[in-house]
Amino acid sequence: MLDATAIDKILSHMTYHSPDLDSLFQALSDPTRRAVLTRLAAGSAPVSELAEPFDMALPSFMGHLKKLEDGGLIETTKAGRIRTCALVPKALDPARTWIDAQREIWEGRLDRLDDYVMKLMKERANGTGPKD
Amino acid sequence: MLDATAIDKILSHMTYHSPDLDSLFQALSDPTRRAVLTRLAAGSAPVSELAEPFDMALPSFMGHLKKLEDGGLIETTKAGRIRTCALVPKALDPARTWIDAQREIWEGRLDRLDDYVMKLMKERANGTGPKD
DNA sequence: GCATTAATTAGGAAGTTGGCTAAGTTTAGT
DNA sequence: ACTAAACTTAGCCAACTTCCTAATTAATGC
Repeated sequence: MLDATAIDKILSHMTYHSPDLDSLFQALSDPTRRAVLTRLAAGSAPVSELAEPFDMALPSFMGHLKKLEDGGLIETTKAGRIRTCALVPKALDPARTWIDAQREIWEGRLDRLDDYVMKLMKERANGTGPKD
Repeated sequence: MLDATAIDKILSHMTYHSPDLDSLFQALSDPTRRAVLTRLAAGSAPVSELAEPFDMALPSFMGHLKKLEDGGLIETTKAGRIRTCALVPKALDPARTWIDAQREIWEGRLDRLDDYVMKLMKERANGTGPKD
């Protein structure tokens, strides 16, 4: 299990060509943007209301909104002169899926390492294995 | 629930000052780095073995390893002239925790929205509520 | 000890990010 | 019609990213 072929498959299918994950994780890598997401959980809001808590010029803030939109995390619509921003509820799913998959692989590996250590310890207790 | 105070608390505790999450998500935002993580699930490996599948000069690749290390995702040790890289199994936990927390908040909000819509529909069916 | 291997250091080009100010544009209010 | 509000565009800057090549250092193998 987890031989070179399996790894290649995983690499090419899961991680290599995933512009989605790129822009998604990228969008999440900034505290201002994470704060905006949390704020939006309380409900959709116009740009200037979202921007208000941040000590930042509006164009700079708009840049963050753009990255959130690029990452698929929010959607915006303009009505009159007001642009309203809303969460895209399922947007975090790919990130979560990737992380969960990694954890499974990692833990699988570590379980086997645990088994190995246990076996070593037993052998040592019995004096049947190598001393080191 | 989820009034301004609650939101502030969430902002300041969960998202605002989290250099960990910054560098963690940052590290995850690149396909080469995600591929390295997946490869490392099959076992620790020296730098040049890790670098081999990638069409990239070694110093460039080392830059990716550095970002992974900065994000706390891998640890490296040098024995002789060989630097061995290994996963840090719990490194993804903060990312997953943050995502799960967001999902709970988001879904909480959406459940309440669902309730609201259901109520509206009932009222409309009964003719007891506003027409729009 | 000398060549080879494995990694590192130094320095640089090209593009992106994250901030700014100043000057539009479009809509809403009176 | 005129003002104010809510973005939007344009342009600039410093810092960081992501790649490179070339030169250097530090083991190892013969």
